[in-house]
Order: sequence, then C-alpha cells, then structure tokens
Amino acid sequence: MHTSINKSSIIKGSFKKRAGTKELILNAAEELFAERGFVETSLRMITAKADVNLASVNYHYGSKKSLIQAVFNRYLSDFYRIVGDNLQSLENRKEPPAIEEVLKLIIDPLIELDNIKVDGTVAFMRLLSRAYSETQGHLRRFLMVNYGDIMDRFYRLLYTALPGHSQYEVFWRLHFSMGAAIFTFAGNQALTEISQSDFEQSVTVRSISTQLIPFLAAGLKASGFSPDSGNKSSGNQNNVNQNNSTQENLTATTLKNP
Amino acid sequence: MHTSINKSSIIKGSFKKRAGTKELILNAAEELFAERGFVETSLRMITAKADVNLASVNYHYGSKKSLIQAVFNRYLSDFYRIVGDNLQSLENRKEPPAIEEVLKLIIDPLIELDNIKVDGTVAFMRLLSRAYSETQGHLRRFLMVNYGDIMDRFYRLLYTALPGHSQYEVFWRLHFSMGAAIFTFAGNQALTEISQSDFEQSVTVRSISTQLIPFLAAGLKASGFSPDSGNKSSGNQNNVNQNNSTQENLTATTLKNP
DNA sequence: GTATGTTTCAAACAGGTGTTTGAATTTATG
DNA sequence: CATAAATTCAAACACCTGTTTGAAACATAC
Repeated sequence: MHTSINKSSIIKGSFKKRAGTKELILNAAEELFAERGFVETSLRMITAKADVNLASVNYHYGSKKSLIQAVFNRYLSDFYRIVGDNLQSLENRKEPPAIEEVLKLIIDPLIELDNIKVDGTVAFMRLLSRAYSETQGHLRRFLMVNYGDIMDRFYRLLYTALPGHSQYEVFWRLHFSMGAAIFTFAGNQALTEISQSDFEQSVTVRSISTQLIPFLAAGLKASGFSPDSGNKSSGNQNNVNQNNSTQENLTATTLKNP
Repeated sequence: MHTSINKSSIIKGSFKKRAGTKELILNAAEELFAERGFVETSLRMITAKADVNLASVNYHYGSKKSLIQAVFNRYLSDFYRIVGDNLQSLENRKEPPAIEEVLKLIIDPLIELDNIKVDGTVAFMRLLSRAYSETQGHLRRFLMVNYGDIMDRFYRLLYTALPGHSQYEVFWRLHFSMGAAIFTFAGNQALTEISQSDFEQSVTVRSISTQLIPFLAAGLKASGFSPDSGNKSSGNQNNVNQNNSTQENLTATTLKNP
C-alpha cells in the first residue's frame, strides 16, 4: 500500500521530504483526538491515518502524552495570540468595556478558527472539553501553567465590565459561561443536526454565537438574587462580598494554581 | 485478604448473602465511573474495590457496557421520578410558570441527590458529562430512548415560560443552560477548591445553585439581540421565528431522536 | 565514493483490557 | 440428607495498548 512515490514532493521549487512526518502525525492526532478523545485514540490509529510508521510517534514526540500536549500547543498558540491582542486593546481603554465587547473578544477568534481549519471551532472546543473531563487533570494543569495568564487577564477585564458584582459572583459566572460555550460547541454535532432538521435553518458556528452572546451577556449582568422576576429587591443570603484582599493576589491565585 | 466471615450478614432478621454482590459491583462502579470515566475504569478496578471476583461482573451484568447502563439507570430512575412529579404540578397550572420555577423544578432534585449520597450531585453530573463526551454516543442514545420524554416535557414547559421567544431560541438556550450546569457541577472539584481558597467561603451544591439560577434565568429571559445593553431595540438578524410546524411534532423530533 | 548522522521500518516487548471457561463452592429445594 | 440450581473463583483466552529495539534506508557532508 505505501508506495515510495509519495516520499518526495516539490515544495517551493526544491525537493523535500513528503510534508514532514512530524506534521502528518500532528494533523492526524488532532483530528482523532477531537473526534474520539485521548484515551480512546490509539497511536496505531494515528499512524495509520497519517500513513507513517508506528514507532515514528515515539521518535518525534517521545511519548503519547507529549503528543497530546503538542496538539494542544499548536491550537492554543494560534488562538491565544489573537485573544492576547484583543485583550490589550480593551485593557488600554479608560472606561470599562461592555460585556458584549468582552465576550466578542474571545468568541470572535473562536469563530475565526473555523475559517482556518475545517470545523476548527468544534475541534478546539472538543479538545478543551476533553482536557477538562478526561484523566485526573494533567492536561488542565498544562493549560493553566502555559496559558493561565491570558485567562487571568480575561477574568479581570470581565470584572471591570461588571460593576456592582463581587469577584465571587464574577468567578462563578465566568465558569458558567465557559460551560455553556464549551458544552454547546463541543456537543457532538448532535445538537446541530437536531436543530437543522427541526428548524430548517443551517447551523453554523457564527449562528450559534449569535444566540450565545446575548444569553451569556444577560446572565453575566443579572442581579445577584432574583426570586421572582429579576428585581434586586429583598434580602439576599449568599451575597458575601469580600474585596479585602488585593486584586493582584486574588486573580493570581484564582487562575494560576490549578 | 478476603475472609469468609463477611459472606453472610443479618438483614431484616434473616440470614442473607453479604449485601449482594450485584449491588457491591454497582456501588463501586458508580464511584469509579464518576471519578475516572468509563474507558479509564477497568473491570479489575471495580471488582477490586467491591472485593468481588472479576468474573462476577460478566455473570451478573453480561458486559461492561451493560454495567454502565445499569449505573445510569439507578441514578436516573431516582432522579427523574422526582422531576416527573414536579413537572406535572407545573404542567397542570393554567398560567405559564416563571422561569425560576422551571429551573428549580430540576435543580432542587439535583441538590437533593447530595443528601441521598455523598457527593451525589457531582457524581451524577460527572456521569452525565461523560455520557455526552465519551465514545461516539451510545450512552447518549440510551439516555434519550429511556428518558427523552422527561426532557421533552421540560423543554415544552420552558417554552411556555418564555413568551415572545421562538422555539429555536429556547432550544439553544436550554442547551446553553445544560452546559453551564453540567460543566460547573462536574468540574473536577478544581473550581470548588479555587473558590474556597480565594473567597474563604464554603462551596456547596446549594451555594453554587444560588449563583447559577439567577444567571440562567437572566440568560433564558434575555431579548434576542442585544448589541449594547440588553434593550430590545433595533433590528435583529437571526430571529427567524417559525412556529409553523405543530408543537407536537416539533418537540418530539427535537429530543426523542438522538 | 565513503563516511556520518538522521529517519524509517518490521518486529517484538511487557503489560493491561474485556470476556470465557470449567471446576469448586455455596445456597436453595425436594 | 441428597439433589439441583445458583454463585464464586482462579486461570486462561484473545486482543489491544504504549514503548523499545536493531537493522535497513535515507540524507547530507567530506
């Protein structure tokens, strides 16, 4: 099956090896990990899909665990570079940003992923989802160590955009929002299929985002305690605001130490 | 290690086998599945924890797949029985219920799980989360076939509680809400630990729910398109209401066919 | 062209997986 | 008690896992 013809291809006018075994592995792994998860994807599936030898994974990446991190690194470096730029532009402003702006700051790059790769958004969110649920979290730790600062800045910006809310509230609402986004995008196309067949409307990453943003914005802005209809009346029990510790320390421990 | 003393115990005055091998397996499996997921939990781990023979799993349950479904069935039968009762009481009312009522309808039983079993809520949500992300979804299909009608009724009730919103909107917002809830509760205690250390406030299932309900309620109620501050002004692009098909058919296909 | 370093390859490795088997044991029945 | 059914048990089954090995093929440089 594996001929020797594809061993070489013309790249930029000069002969090179066939598109890099290392990248072939990374591409195949990325797809399979998003589809099936890390534990349910074997190295033999990856090497078969990439049409390379089994041993080349350990030769180029050392171990399966390192391969997983490499897949993540490629996605995140692309994604968080854009988010970082967007963050700075809002951080530099004097007046606090609107929540919708803060949300778009991170959702727009998420949508952009779909233009770079086929089903890029869904694949990325599935990887994120699995990173959070699979194993006991060595991957979540990897995420926090390498990219926790970005999330830290995002949390601070969100806090400034929500005056009148405690950091405790913002903390939880941030994770509610992450859950809604990750769960929805990562949801194995089942939701999309149902929606398409029932509502006769093509479902894209952008159309879901159009639904998601007002939902999250309203949730984030909501008054803390609403027994009836959202009025901030009466006594609220669990509204213990404690902004005594410095914001420096607070956000640092909040998101840097998993 | 395994003595023959615990082979018999007194139950209801008469001698019986030691608390049922079948139940011992189910208990051990339930804990391990919630902790580590289905694929990462081996039958040998389960039988070791339950202190029973390896072969007894296949003897009592036939296969690992059936064991997983059995674990789910025990949780869901308890949970959905209560939810079913709550649903009916609201369905019988003339005037549409408040969203907070609809949310409490399903969140209160969720909290109650914590009183029945230790960390019952978290365990249940983790099982749900894994059911949605793991494998290609044979477990999600099982859920929908056996318990889809309850979710169908919940969706309809939510729709009546949200006048002025299209079924398309309600559909997506329902799944946003599910994502927020499942992701948060299932989040491997990491969130809870962070919150406890940073905000010096004990985090319980109930205190999270107190945060979650107003967040979800506000998101569900939000006007469809809010570029600035949640006012339902200006033109909205993706608000294609199509209530042409009968509600009967719509909700049926929505949640019964996975 | 020979030598050197890099990459590929088939094969084997040690260990874990769910499942099956058949005998031994326990429990229930007549 | 004896017989029959239900359950437990240790061992083995066939298969899949990530990783290692050592020789073969390749690339590049002298």
